[in-house]
Amino acid sequence: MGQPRNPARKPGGLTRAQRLTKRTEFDSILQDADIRLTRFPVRLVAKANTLGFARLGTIVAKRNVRSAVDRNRVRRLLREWFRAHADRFRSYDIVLFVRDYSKPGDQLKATLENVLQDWDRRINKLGT
RNA sequence: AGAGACGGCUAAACGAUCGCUGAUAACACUGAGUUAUUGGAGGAAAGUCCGGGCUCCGUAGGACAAAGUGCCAGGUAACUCCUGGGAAGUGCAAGCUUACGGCAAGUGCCACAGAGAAUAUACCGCCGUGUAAUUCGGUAAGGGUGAAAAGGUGCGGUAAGAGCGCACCGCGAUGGCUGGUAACAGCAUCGGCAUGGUAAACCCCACUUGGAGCAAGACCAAAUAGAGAUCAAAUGACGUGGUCCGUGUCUGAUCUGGGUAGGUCGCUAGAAGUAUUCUUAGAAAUACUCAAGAUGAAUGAUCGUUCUCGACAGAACCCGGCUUAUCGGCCGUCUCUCUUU
Repeated sequence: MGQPRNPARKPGGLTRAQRLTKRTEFDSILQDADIRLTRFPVRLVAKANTLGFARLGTIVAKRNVRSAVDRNRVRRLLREWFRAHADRFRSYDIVLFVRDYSKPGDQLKATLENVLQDWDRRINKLGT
């Protein structure tokens, strides 16, 4: 398996290449992360990569979100959020945890907005 | 018209833009991608409670243990499921419910109340006898207690009573007759009636069950280092369903090449669905259809319009059931009550 060279060709897309699919990739990101952000119930862990584009992985534990329908809903919201803002994550691998969820998803969306602001602040500090 | 019973169907609709995923075609080409067309959660996908297919381990043979099932007949790949029937209970009825073999093999349990609770019992009462009086004997008809007091009603009988005797009802028994494939039902005969409940208590009887599960398993294959086959030796250790018998492996020699990360297959054309005929379920015949296949895991987001303002809830190898959750809407058949004619 070579490196995907042509990743986010479509501006609003989210292809297989832009998702984390290996257990080892998850482990390496979680073990030595560059950035960690927490805004309950969302937790973001990120590590710089050399691909030139961002990748996303989500972890929604069955323990925290009991219903399978809700778990799917959370995952879709996260992916949609990542897809909308993929350019702002530059060349980082992102892992998102969600520890709690309750209907409707508006609260989660608001939290994600805050996370995005935190992320911008952090990335600008590092970038300089 | 109202109240109810049973069965079936459905699970907001439409449009636009962006996105994900399978298939097909074209373009392109060795990284793959781009474009177009088209498929993309459920009635329970759930719980994982049963049954099967499929796969491997294995050979399944025996004994014990454990678990399950328990009226009869039929259906099915199979079932603890379904259909029909019987019996019992329940409702005015349509209907609904039932773990529905055996407490006369043994053991255990049955609180409280009550005189007495399983070898029955004499507290009050009733009757007899005796005394100044307490007493003694008979009695289960009456009272009281209780979930339950050892058949019920009537007549006879008696000191008072009692299946003590008789009639009817109930119960039990054996064998007989009739109907039914059978469960069972009806009739006849005999027994004065004898043993309360609990087996979803242990248990007894009859029957059934090899284990693990698609992370099964097969193939391709980096690093690193194993594995398999044949022959010989050994009888202790380890494994094989819980245990035992039984049975397999080890150690050496020879030969063969090897398989973890990752990937591919398994993976959806099937005990399939729909319609018609036939039908108790089912089976059969004919015609038509192909209807998700993901894998850190697709089926979504935003906007607009309409309405009755949207419940429970998300496929993970596949089927048949059961159980549980659920906003509503629609259709059919039937029952009861009321009104009108």
